[in-house]
Parts: sequence; structure tokens; C-alpha cells
Amino acid sequence: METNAHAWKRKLVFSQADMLENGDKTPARLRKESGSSSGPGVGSPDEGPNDQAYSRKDKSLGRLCENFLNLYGRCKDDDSDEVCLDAAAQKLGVERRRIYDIVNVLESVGVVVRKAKNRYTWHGANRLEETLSALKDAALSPTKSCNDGGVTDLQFTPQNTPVKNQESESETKKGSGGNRKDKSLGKLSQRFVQLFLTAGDSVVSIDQAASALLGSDVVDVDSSIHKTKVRRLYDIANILTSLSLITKTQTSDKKPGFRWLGPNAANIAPDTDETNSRAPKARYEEREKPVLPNAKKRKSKSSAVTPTPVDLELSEPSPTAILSGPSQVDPEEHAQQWDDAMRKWKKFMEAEDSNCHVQPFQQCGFAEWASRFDVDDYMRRAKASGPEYFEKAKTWLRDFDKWRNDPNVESQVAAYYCQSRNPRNGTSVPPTPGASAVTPPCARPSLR
DNA sequence: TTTTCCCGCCAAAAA
DNA sequence: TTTTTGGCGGGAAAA
Repeated sequence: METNAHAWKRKLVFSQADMLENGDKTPARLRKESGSSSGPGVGSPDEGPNDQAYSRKDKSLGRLCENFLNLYGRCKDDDSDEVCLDAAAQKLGVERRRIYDIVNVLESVGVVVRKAKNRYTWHGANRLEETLSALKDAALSPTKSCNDGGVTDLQFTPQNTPVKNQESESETKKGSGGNRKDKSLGKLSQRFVQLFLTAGDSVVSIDQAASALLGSDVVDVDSSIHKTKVRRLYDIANILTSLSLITKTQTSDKKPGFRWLGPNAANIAPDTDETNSRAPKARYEEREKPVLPNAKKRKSKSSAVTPTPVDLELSEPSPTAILSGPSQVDPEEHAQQWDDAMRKWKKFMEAEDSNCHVQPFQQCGFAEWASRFDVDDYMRRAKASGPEYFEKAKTWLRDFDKWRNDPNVESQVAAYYCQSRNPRNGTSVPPTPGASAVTPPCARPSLR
């Protein structure tokens, strides 16, 4: 627990320091005098060589999203669930542009919903499954537009043009006629998620996803349109990763890819008309067409800001727990799921089949369980159950978090599996370099 | 070298 | 018109 708490604190303390340091509109990243990419160097001439130790991980969309979740996912009763983009940018110490990226992806899965200009409503995980269900439904019923049901428009243009035809090579030029919304990050995110929802638990490679989202007629992986799509997919993936909906992994041929960690796709019931009507209202609906002709160029008004220190006093909840908010699901129900997963795990251990693979991780249900476990709620209950329960729970949680947060957990699980199948020695050779054999944490102490 | 992805320009859309 | 939104791709950090 301590460790974990410290990790979170460290992360957040760093963010705060970072905010304070970069309060001006200039990114901490050093811009070369010789000029940035496009356009005149807008960078800051006064930026000295003194800001050293820049690490772009600390600026990543994923990290930023985590901070965003911390900020809005922990609302107490007296807090509003309204998200103001300006305030968010200010509190997080980033340019408004980055907030748009995050919010668009969050909106695509129903975590927030646009309420008005510059304002969103926070829904956390409340609508997640509904949204996923609607997305799955739309993916499976190509003739049905999600628009009808109120869920974020996706997969089809307002004219119901199938995705595959949306982007032909002719459309590659920026600003060219194609519907801008069709290329929006939010929509792309939904289509990306749909790939997982309809593909079972298989790994989706980034190239594969880019090709799928571009349409079957664009196959050249080196084309600029493909590269652009890949860039966007990384943006989206980082945000979805921080929501614990997906995790980075590799395909069988060592290509970068992602695996679904969210609610088990197989368990997400296709949307019915009835549920659809309750689906979150989101906004990629057709906006009124502007009557005005061209807009004007404008000098980039950096909305970055002088951040105000925000109270990010945290314990150590996981982003998923934050997202889930208080008591979404009975923790005892989760305990049951965990025990089931453990039982299945043991069965795998005893099975004759020694085909060493990561499947046990998925099939036992650990991934799903981990993504749904409400740490905050569980720990609250543990505390209420008495000091001895609380101590046990803390110990267990420390192990569990260590296990869960390890990026190599799948290969570790596989390693453990191999080890247990291999009686030759007690210290197995992990199948994946760098992975050490670990056991999943033992059964979670039951409360009262 | 390749992969990852931050960053901010600038155009579309909205007010 | 001004302001908000967000597509896009250069190019640098990280692997």
C-alpha cells in the first residue's frame, strides 16, 4: 500500500511541480532555435537551456488523462460533476488543445458528455457499459446508426455512409472536402473500440487498426494517410490505456498492438432499442451548417495558463477505481469473481495441456476483474471492518497492485504457468525476456 | 533505425 | 467578427 501510495503521490507531486514550472504558454520541451516544424517558431525565445530533465512521458496524454480523472473522478457529494475545459487546462497546467484530445476520447466512451461550449458533464463509468453496448451493436448492425439512439454518432457519417468508403486516397489532403467529423478523434476512438468489441479478445495491431479504420482500399503502410492515422491511434490508445480499457502488448509477430481490458466484449449485450434509448446522449450529431464562409486565420492564442495549484491530495486509487466512483458494484460480488478467477487459474495449473500462452490470463477473468475492481470502495469497507481486516486488505492490495500494474503481467502469468508445468526446476526460465515468474496474489481477504 | 507521440499551426465550426 | 474546436503532420524522444 505504502509503495503504491508513494507512487501516486510522486506522480502527482511531479505534475504539480510541472504545472508550476510550465505555467507560461511555452512547453517545457526545448524548441530548437532553428525552428520547429511548421510555421514560424512560436516557441519561446526566452526559453533557456536551464529547463533540463525534460521527459516527454511526464507530458504524455496518458499521464494527463490520469490527472484529469483524478481531478474529476473523485468528486465528493458537494462537488459539481461539471467539467470546465478552461479550468481543467488551468488546473492541469496544459494547453487547452490537449484537453480537447482527452475529452473527445472520454466522450467517445461516455465518460463525459458535452453539455455546452467549454462545458462537459462527468459521468465516470456510469455509462461506460451502455456506451460500449451501443458501440458493439452499431458495429454488428451496419445498417443502424447510433445516432438514433442518442449514443455518439459513430461509424457512419450523417449520411450513413459506411466507414469503409469514408476515406479514400483522394481525401488525404488536409482540409479537403471530406466531413471533418468523420476524422474526429472521438469517432476514431469509437471505431477503434469497436474493433475490440467485435474481435473477441484478440490483439489488434496498430497497423491493422489503422488500415481497418482507413478502409480496405488503403493498404500502403508507408502512406502519409496511414502514418497520420497511426499517430492518432497512439493518442487514443494512451487515453484508453489510462482508463484501463486496453493495454499495450504485441502481436504474435512482435508488432505493436493492444489488447482489450475493458468489460468482457462477449458479455456486453448487444444494444436493444430500449437500452439504446437510454444510451448516453453524445454529440457527434450533425451540427448546424454554418452560413458564413471562410473563417479567418488566427494567431494561435495559446490558452495555456498560469496554473493554480490544485488539491491533488490523494490516497492511491487506480484510475479505474476513480473512474468507477463510489460503490458501482458490490465488492463482495467482486470478491466472488476474484475467487472464481483463482479457481480457474488453479485448474489451468493442473491441466494436462501445457501449451504455454497468455490465454489463461484472459480466460481466468483476471483482466476483467482487475479492470472493474473498485479499490477505493473495497478499502473503505476494509477499514470499516476493523483494523485487522484493514491490515490484511492493505497487504493484499499491495501485492495485487504490483501484479496488476506490471506491464509484463501477461508474460509473467505465462511464465508462471510454464514453470508450474515444468517439474525440472523450481526456477523456470520465463518465456519472455525480462519477465519473472510470479503468482497472482492470493485470495482477497473477505470482509466481515 | 524504428516506434512513439508531443506540440502547436492554422482552418473549420460555432457563437 | 471573435472564439472555440480539433485535424494534422513535423520532428524529437524513446526504444
